Amino acid sequence: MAKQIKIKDIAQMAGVSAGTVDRVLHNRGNVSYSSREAVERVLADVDYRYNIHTSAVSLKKGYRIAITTPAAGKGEYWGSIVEGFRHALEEYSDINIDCRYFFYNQFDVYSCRSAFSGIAEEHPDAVIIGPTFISETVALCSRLDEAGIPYAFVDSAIEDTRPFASYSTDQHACGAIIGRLLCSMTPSDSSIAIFSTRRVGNRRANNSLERMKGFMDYMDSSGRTGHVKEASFSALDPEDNENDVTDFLRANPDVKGIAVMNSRGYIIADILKANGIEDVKIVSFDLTHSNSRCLQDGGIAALLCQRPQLQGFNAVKAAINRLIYKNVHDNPHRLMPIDIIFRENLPYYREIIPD
Amino acid sequence: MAKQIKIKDIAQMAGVSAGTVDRVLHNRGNVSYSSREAVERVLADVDYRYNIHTSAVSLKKGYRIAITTPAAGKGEYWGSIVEGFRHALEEYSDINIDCRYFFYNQFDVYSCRSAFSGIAEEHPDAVIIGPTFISETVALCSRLDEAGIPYAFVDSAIEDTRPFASYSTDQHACGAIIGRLLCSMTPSDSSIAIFSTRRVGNRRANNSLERMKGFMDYMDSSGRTGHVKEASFSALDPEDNENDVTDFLRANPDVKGIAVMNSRGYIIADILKANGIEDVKIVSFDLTHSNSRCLQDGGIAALLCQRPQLQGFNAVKAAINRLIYKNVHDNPHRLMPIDIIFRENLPYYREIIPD
DNA sequence: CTGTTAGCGCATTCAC
DNA sequence: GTGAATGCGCTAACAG
Repeated sequence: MAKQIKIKDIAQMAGVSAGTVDRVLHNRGNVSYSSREAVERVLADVDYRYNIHTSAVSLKKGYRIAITTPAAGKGEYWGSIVEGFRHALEEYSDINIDCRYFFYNQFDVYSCRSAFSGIAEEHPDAVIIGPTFISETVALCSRLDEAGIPYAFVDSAIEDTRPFASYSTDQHACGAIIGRLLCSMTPSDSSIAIFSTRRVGNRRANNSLERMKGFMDYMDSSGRTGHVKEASFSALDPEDNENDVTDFLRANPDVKGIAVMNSRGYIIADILKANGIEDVKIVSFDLTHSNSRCLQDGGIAALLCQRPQLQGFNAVKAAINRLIYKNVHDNPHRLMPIDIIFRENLPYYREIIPD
Repeated sequence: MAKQIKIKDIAQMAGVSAGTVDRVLHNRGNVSYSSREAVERVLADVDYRYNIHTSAVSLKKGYRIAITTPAAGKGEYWGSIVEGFRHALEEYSDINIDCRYFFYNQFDVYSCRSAFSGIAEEHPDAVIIGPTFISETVALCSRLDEAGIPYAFVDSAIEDTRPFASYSTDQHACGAIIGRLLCSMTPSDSSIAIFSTRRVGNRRANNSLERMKGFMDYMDSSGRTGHVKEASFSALDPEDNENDVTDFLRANPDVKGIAVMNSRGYIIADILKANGIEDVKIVSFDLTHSNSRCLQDGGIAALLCQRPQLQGFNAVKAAINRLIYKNVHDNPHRLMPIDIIFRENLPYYREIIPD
């Protein structure tokens, strides 16, 4: 175990004072070319890691980070992401970071706009974005770029932006897995239906499209191309759905599997249950409370999850690394594992973040 | 944001000095009953958390922790656990912990004994154990108990011991999932074979038994009880296996699914491949390099994983929490999520620990 | 531009 | 038993 090298050591080696070393380490400016050179030469030789703890201790200034995501309750998808944020902030509560949330209504572009404009006014040190509306997000990001404020994404990364980190999922792979699961759970001469929600939300549609593409590709590759049917339902008017769904299944009795390409699988499951339909397998997304309940009682056969808590946790952690330790990654994009959850492994997916 | 309360504040509130507060916080003794009372009364009111960083900074003494697991290469199961250890030690490298490894040969009880006796001599502050041989482990633990040295388990917890933490998996649930997967992947009138290794290793056998029980329970509950066959192969003599396996399948042509109840699925997959058998689905355990390769090329249909890296990471983290922050959990046992991996989500299970 | 110095909150040590 | 003093490595503010 080599002794940890300290700022003072570097100062001595470079023939300057500790203050100067600190200045070059943090790019604070006010350093002559020759001093900076000298320090950097030493830095290149020894591998110095500064001590997180002493650094945090003496750090006066706190960091301010802004977080914006769709508003959601505890058991919902976005709620889990927020849980991850909170968990990370707790874990790093000794670092003085003050965090402000800007929640918006994911069905209302105006609420999104007003949340986003609030952020710019705050002049935070970093921003974490859970995006829904593409053009609004792109606009926000370009304002942040101008202001030199770094930002990260959770759930999905938006194109034409330059985040310092992003945590998302390969939606194409998700679709393929949904296909694999449903194919294996249904007779090979039966059909599988894709259910998507009718509502707008330009980005979600995007995610959903990728999922559908992955699904179709899988179906093609396994020779069940002709056995796919499409249907849609409304996420907002549960009453309407019931007839839509039952009518559809009556009209298509060969459908034995349903792929719900978003987190609303429980809606379909509840309808099937209410109508005594038991031989149709449902696969859906996200471990929400409602979906969890349906997985328990067999209404849903399997769920795909994208580690929302871990996404939130990692985003905050990345922000801290970025702000305090100036860490910069070459490729900021991280794809989360895709967890497949059946009734049997459900109990063990409660807390994904270590404690 | 309420201002963080400090030791000094508590001291003032309790009418004692900071030194005294520190003494009661750390149970160092040498505190009069009245002082202790006063401090504890204050402590009960305010919720004090001490500052990890300042604490770490002023901590003189380093901690020594000993780790003992079966020796393994990088792509193997135990290798992944060790990766988790290393990762945690790196993450907490600012805390002065010196870690010694005591690897043993999991097939050789003598090597295990000698490793274990080495540990006792070291007088470490904490021990992390990856157990294989039950009675040796129990003996080690009772020696540690006597010496007042806390210990944790990874992979599985051994009965009649009192670890401060353990990270393992519900093997019964694993077995059930294997059952579910194989049932859905094979025709309902076909049979499924359980392959287990012939070698001894008293603990593994235990794990394996639980898995088999879970598997059987699932088969019973889904009405395929009569369609289970058992077979065994050797983990040590690959040559022998080939005939064993092909003979078995020839004798049991109705077998269309194989459950390999340990991480040696790749051995069977390679045999099937070499013999041109393609309609038999294999499900096995652990994301080792070999299994990963077979999952890629379709030789293995699915793998069950138990987050080995996270187990290792969490064990070290728990040890640190225990040593530095004196955290004590009422129930130290944690069951890891059971990940189900197909070819499609394989690429995203490379790094499970956040970075 | 640069060196020096005063804390940061806690653990430890040493007088009392 | 207890309070006060010292130092951990680093940041920030100040004096040159």
